[in-house]
Amino acid sequence: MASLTAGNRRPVRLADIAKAAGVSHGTASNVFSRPEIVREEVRERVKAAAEAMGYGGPDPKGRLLRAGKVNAIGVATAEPLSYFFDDPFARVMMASISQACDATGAGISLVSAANNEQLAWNIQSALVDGFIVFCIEGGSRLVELARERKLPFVALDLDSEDGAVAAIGVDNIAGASLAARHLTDLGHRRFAVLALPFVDDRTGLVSPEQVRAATYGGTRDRLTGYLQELSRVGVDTSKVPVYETANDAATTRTGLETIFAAKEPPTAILAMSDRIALVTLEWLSARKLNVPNDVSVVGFDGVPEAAVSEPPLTTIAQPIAEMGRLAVKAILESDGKVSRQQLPVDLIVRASSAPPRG
Amino acid sequence: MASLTAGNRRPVRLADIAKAAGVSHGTASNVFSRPEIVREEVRERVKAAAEAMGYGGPDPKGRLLRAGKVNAIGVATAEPLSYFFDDPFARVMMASISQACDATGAGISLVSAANNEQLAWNIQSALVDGFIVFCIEGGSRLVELARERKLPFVALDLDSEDGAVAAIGVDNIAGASLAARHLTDLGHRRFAVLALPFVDDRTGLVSPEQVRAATYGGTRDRLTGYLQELSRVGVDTSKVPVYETANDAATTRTGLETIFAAKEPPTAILAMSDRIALVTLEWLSARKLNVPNDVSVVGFDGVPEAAVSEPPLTTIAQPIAEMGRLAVKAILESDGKVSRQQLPVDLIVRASSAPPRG
DNA sequence: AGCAAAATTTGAATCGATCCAACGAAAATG
DNA sequence: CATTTTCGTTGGATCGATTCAAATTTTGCT
Repeated sequence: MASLTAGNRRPVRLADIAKAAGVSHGTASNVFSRPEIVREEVRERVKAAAEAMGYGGPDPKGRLLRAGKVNAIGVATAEPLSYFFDDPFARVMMASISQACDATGAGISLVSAANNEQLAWNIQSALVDGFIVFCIEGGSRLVELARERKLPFVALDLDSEDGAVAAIGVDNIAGASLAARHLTDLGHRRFAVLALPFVDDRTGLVSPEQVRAATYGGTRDRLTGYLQELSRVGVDTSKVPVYETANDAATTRTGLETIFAAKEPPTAILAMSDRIALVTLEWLSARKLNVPNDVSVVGFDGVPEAAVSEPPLTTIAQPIAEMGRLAVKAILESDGKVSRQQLPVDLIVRASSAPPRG
Repeated sequence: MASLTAGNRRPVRLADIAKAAGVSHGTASNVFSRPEIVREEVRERVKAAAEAMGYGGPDPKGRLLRAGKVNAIGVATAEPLSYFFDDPFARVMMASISQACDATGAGISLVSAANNEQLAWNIQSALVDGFIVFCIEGGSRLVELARERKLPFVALDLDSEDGAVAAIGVDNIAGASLAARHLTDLGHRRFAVLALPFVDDRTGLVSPEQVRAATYGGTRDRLTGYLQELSRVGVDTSKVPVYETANDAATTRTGLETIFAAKEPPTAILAMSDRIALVTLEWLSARKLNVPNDVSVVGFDGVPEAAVSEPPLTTIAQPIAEMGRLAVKAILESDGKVSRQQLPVDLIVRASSAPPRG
């Protein structure tokens, strides 16, 4: 009881217990992986030896090399690891990825890193059968890294033009258009856009040229969808402020300050993510601006929090569960060919949007 | 451009490109792991060969065996994988574990499984340097499984008497006592307890004998803390209903139905988790019972949601971030000795508790 | 040129298992 | 009793890399 065998190291291998039990390593291996084919008497002897020597079962490290398959999929992002548990969209997506993995018995490895170098190393050394890549900031670099591993991988939400990478995303143009249409139908004509990043590490009002040079096609597409619809009803889109946030609370608030500093503040805000929209609701409420009477807000994503916010958020719902399922399927049943799928989105009307005053 | 090499399989190994480049595999290995020690001309030649043959870099599977360390920690639970992203407590804990891992560059593998057999296999074959075990339902079995791997591991929130397992938890008795004390100080004398599971797969009112036979010591300790304080002020604890939930919405609601069916319903509810407490707030509000005027509610855990509920929840905050950090540290710096740490908790008074009516 | 020191490269050994063809012994069959 | 089957066991080959002592080539110096 006082001194257990598990002192500090565990140099006890299968071969050791085979020797101790007086059998070949082949037989010892069988005792663990196919017990039914070894004679009971031998089996018990080997197991006893294993027990006595403090053997923890065949080391997966060894088994892995032979087996080839890890039976785990890697989920990668260029954000810190805690992004998976903090960000509402990521959480819902992860929950649906989890379900798909549970169903097939696959495990999940979280791969990420703050700095570039570490990220590269982590991706290169991840023990996985494939990657699902979250394309937020730094998405392109991440995709490049993942691609270099030559493992199956899909990018989530990537609207790159690069046809050589498999991707699962939504129809951003149609979705954004739907959001804008909802507001124009209500009668709004004064808008502001709170955008996701167009490129890395920049925030602030963006110009059309900057939009054209966007790294993130998804962001650009959403903007295209918004502006398409706005110009359809005659809004001068060159006057619509487009503020690029980092999809976090701080930059969103700065954006709102900027937008509402104008002489003619908008009556409707198009937010490219629910996260941005929810921060906006808070900010407006703190400013004593009533939503939806003073300002209407429409989000994008359809995270659960949007249903219980104050007021509940009108938003464009992505089929997150479906996307997760498809992504896992794409990895596990990878046939080597890249496929790009675009899923439809839904407008969910809640209480954060109404006709403008007057 | 049309036909890339990466057809379907990747039988291209380091040895292949070594041969192609006309160097030994030792040198080829160096090109990737210690490029600075190989002559530039050779380095370029090998890299070119790798590129030409579609080599994705040294396979971690091979490297792993030699290196010994995986550089990842496994987080295990007997719940489905999505538990990590759904449960508020788990999420906060995971966020703090993530941060600790990020800081040290370690990865995270999520290990879980719905059924028993699959769980055992997943734990046995997890490629990790150690486990952090979430002890909710099925905790004891899980701990047993993890222990068999003979890897460093810590149990979170486990109050087993088994001194041979490392555990990080809070002082449940003191915390519960604090919660009850807060309510008795306010003048409450009629209580009900909504408990976490005492054993697996059972819900309903529990008797003292059932409490004594609890599998989950943590649940029992919290109850002990509650009752200690209640009897101190003269409450007949044998009359206090203790309803065992499964820590989910459905069983909590059933518990509430049961509790409020009594002729003298409680004026204060002691909930053993914030999740239970939050569901309780909703249920009471749907029943038109005002919190805190008609009923006071005190939770346990201190998840972020508790701060923004309606009304904000009075609760016992666990130092979740600290626990996560300690758990990761225990795994990564494991010295083979098991340590059991008990952290202090804090009472956070918010708007869900007030003196009883009259 | 000659020789020691420094810089590179080599190839065998190792990490910890699984797989499988071949083999020996026991059981079934003629 | 000889011959086939069946069953269990053996040990070498393999998975894909890294490591390191020894061998080889280069460089530096007189």
